[in-house]
This record gives sequence, structure tokens and C-alpha cells, in this order.
Amino acid sequence: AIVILRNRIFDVRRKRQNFTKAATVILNEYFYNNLANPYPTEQVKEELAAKCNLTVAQVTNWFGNKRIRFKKSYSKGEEELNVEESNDTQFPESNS
Amino acid sequence: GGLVDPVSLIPDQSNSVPWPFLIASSLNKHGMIKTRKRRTTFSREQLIQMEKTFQKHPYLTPAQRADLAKSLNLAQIQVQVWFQNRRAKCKKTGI
DNA sequence: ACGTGATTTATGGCG
DNA sequence: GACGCCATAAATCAC
Repeated sequence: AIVILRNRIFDVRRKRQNFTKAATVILNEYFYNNLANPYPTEQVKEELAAKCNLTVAQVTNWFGNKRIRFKKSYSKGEEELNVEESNDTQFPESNS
Repeated sequence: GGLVDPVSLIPDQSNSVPWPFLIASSLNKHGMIKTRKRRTTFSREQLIQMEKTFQKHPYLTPAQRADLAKSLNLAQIQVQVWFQNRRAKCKKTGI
């Protein structure tokens, strides 16, 4: 924890490194065993984090990325849901 | 002994629809599915100005918000949301 | 160049 | 009812 804080303060930039194979296995196991509801509670996140030797924030990020990427890969190749698009909600444009 | 295809680990629930493949979308006033605003990436100047303002006042009054939005050519809601997210980040990093 | 972990806009719910 | 916070979606960044 202190190391993390020091890294922040001293702007220690290091390469983003992937999680260990073991950690990925544990996270995937939970994800696919709970596909109907892949939203671990705070407590479960803590348990997973401990088992994986990760922070809770990292576990949260992992599930966020996993959900959206799984959904994308799953719906890829599936038939399009025909969704009515409405032009009636317009947003203010911003120069970006 | 190779790796198992993760999808084969999916428990047998093929007759029930798993998770958000039935998404509860919100509807607009006409009962149509509302389209989500595309995520815009703010310009460097916009970010610099908002950050500068944030350091002075993490919470904006409506008047300050209106002025800032106007000067950056952003919608007020975008400025408002940016400050909310900025506060959340502040809290997350503990700074 | 891509994959994957992290960060940035935007939404809905709740207090 | 406007506003803040939270968890999250989805796009984007960046190693």
C-alpha cells in the first residue's frame, strides 16, 4: 500500500503487466460460473483479490472489462437485434 | 493436457437467458429505446481549464458551471459530470 | 499491431 | 426537483 502511494507520488511509470495465469484462472472461474449474474459483491471482490494477490480495484476493473468484452464476443456473429433508433433525443454537440 | 475452452465451462442453463442479453434499456418520452450519447473525448484545453478550476473549487456553483461550460463550449451537464467524476477520482487516489 | 489492464465520459439509481 | 455519490457501461488510452 505504501509502495503504491510512493509510486504515485514519485510518478513511477512502469509497464502494465498482465495478471498471473493463476489469477486469471480464478477470475475466469468465478465469471463463467456466475454468468447469470457476473457482479461479485464487495465482499466477494475482496476474497477474489486476496486469492489472486490483486487489489479490489484491479478485480473491479477486470470484471468491468470482462463483462463488456464477453458481451461483444458473444454477440459477434449473432443476429442483430433490431432496435428502433429514435432521432428525438438530441445531445448538444461539443468540439473535441 | 491443454487449456479448456472457457465457454465450455458455462453451466448448463441453455434454456434460460443468462445475464444481460435481455437488457433493460431506458425509454424516452415516446416509449422508444433511448440511444446513449457517444463518449466524447475532451480537448486538451478543455481538460486544462476544468482541472485548473477544479483545484480552486472542487464544487461549482450553478453560475460558475454555466460560465465554464460556455467558455469551453461544452454542455453544462458535461461540466457537471466531469466534476463528479473528477471528485470520484480524487477519492479513489486519496488526493 | 494487438491484447489487456487502466482511465475517461456518460448513465441510472438512490439519498 | 436539483444535486452529489456510487456502481457501472462503453469507449479510449497506453504499455
